[in-house]
Amino acid sequence: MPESHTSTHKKEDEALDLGLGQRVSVLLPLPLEGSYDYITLPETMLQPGDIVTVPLGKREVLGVVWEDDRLNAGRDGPPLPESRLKAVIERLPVAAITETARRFIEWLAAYYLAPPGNVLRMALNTREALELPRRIALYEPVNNEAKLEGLRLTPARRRVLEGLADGPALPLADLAREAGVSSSVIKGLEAAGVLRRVEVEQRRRFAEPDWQWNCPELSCEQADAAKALCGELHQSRSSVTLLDGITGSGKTEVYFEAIADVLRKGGQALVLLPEIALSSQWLDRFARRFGALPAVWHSDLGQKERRETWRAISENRVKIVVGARSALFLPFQDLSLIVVDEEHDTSFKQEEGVHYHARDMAVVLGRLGNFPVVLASATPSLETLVNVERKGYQQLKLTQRHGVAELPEIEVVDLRRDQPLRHPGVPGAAGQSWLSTALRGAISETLGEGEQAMLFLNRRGYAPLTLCRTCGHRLQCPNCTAWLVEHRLLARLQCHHCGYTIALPSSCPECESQDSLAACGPGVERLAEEVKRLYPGARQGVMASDTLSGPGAAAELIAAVQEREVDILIGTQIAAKGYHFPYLTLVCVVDGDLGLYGGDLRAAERTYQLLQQVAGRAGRAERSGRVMIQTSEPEHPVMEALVSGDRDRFMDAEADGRKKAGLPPFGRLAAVILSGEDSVQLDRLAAELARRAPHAEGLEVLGPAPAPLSMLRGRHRRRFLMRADKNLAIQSQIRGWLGSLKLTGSLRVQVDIDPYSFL
DNA sequence: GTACGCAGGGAG
DNA sequence: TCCCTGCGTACT
Repeated sequence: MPESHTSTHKKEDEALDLGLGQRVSVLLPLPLEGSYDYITLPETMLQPGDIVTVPLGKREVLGVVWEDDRLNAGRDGPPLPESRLKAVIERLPVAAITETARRFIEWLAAYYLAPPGNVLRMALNTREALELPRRIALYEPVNNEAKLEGLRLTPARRRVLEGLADGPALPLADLAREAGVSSSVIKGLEAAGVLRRVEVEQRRRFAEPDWQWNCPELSCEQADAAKALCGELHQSRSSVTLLDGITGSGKTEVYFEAIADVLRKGGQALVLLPEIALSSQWLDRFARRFGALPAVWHSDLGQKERRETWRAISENRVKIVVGARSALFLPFQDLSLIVVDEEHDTSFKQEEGVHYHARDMAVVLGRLGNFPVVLASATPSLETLVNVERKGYQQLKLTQRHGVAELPEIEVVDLRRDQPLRHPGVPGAAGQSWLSTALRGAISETLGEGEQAMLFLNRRGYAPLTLCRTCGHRLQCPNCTAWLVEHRLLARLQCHHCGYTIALPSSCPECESQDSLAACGPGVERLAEEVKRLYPGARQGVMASDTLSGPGAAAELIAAVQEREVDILIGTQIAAKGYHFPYLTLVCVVDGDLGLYGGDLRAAERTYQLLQQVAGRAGRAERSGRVMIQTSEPEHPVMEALVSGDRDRFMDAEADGRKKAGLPPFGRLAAVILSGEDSVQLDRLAAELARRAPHAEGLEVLGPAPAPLSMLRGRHRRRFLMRADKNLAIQSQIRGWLGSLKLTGSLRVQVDIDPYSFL
């Protein structure tokens, strides 16, 4: 046994004799590879999961007590002797991080090659929630007949006592306002011994959803699916169920029954939604079913709401949470179900900081916590469909639309034959058109019937490119490899990657010719302009993330469409998501080819999902819908699948293509992105890494290549793309490759396991 | 993440 | 010579 080891033991004994407490591992929310060791305070017993504050250098930081030796695989030396350890400052008065959550953090960190501390930071980023809840003073009556009898009961005093008669205790200001008296009247009553001041913890009461509130009438198909989901819950073991139902088939009502079951049994459930800020319709449905709103969690929640929600969840006072991907890291005590709605949505992939896919991590969390996970979608991802076969996901199909509504008919408009005609008598760019004769006809018809039409174009702003007709100069972002997008409403040019913006110039910045800049291509704003020209009497609404100033504005526009105050809705993909517009009978996809190309392995799948989703907006309630897609390639498999409605055949063909290429989900991908301010240094690093790239059977390393966005936010970028066979541990290859790398200056290396973005 | 020490450069 | 800024490192 090495000498150092024996002496460590001796010290430990001494420490115990002196009552100094024991060594504990603490994981800190910092980008460190392992945990740090501390000494507990005398007579303090700490358990793994306890949230503590500890000294770090001159600072005091948060940390979580961890099991020994679970995180120290990367540590180089032996553990420090007790004499060099600092003492834990205090244990915070909150529930401990559960064992499931601890294993989840480790799992996620190992899979995505992130320091465990960075993952922990996502779970602890609500510092204020960890302190003792604030206390507030309330006033309540004292039951003391003697004191009451001796009291001179003025009208003001009487009003105060009546105000408190059978209600709850109230804060000073509220009580004074309610009784219409000044605060000194209340103080006087307190001095007289008739009122008492009590201090209580300020806790927001969260409404309690009631599983029996409004039980829906389910179709046979829905009832069967709901029963199957509840069956999974009763097993209390992990499972994954794909709830695969066409648009309008009532998937939400089905998984609501699983939530009802969780409520009945007293557990907690989480629903993950993409674009949570815009889901007011979802919340309405939830409230109608359960008589109360769930707790909501997303990144732009206010301080106070964050604190109260986090704390209520950790105390198991909140049962149902609906949230964006970050809700996976909330301190659930008794999580027994996760539903991932719109599971195919790529916004579940976090692309900043720790990269992770919330749908995949929901499945992992379910496995670690032994509870079922439900993935719901009308257009499931290929990953999930393949997992039905390969990993035994249960598949529940809903094939009938709820009520009487028929599925809309989807047709394709061949832009090679029906090119949009210029507006007669309008010269130059203003006369350009984006709507074919077929579309114009259908829109007129729909408006004539008094119904609504939606024009879908997945492009914000007025025009995606501005160029000079004199010298050919294209207006580009100085920080990114990207065109500046014109936003005519704001009279500005804007970069959609870094937020750079300038006023729309009147002359070309290159050759200085006046009035020579021309807008190229359409965005929703430009489309709105054409709609105004073609249908001057129609009321239009534009729905894009930047035309809506916030969730409130979105809800307002949605309400206006529902109330038939809008005839033509022009929208980007946020208009495609799950909204229910009963009078919308025509959906026009202005550019069906947008998104089909550009080196993304999921381009076809994604376009199919998006267009199918948009199509689902047409014709609900009693009206049948019509969907028209403008495309230059009607024979493309995506278009054929949309027209024929044969999703399975399309996905099978997609699967075939990916299988042949060894791409996900049949192989693994990882992107390694190098970035830096100095392109020479960056290329040197790229060359160095290329030389040291790992070689293995079933592994390919492509690159380095300039990233498609070869400059982003002022930083140059180079990419490697690794492809590996399914059974190869790509993580350990990357660790071996980049593990010993020392970076200097502004150089950064970012690893993206299972990338969804290839920019 | 953040506090601190060290190196380099400009003003006094 | 002093001080400010910027980067690199250590933090148990």
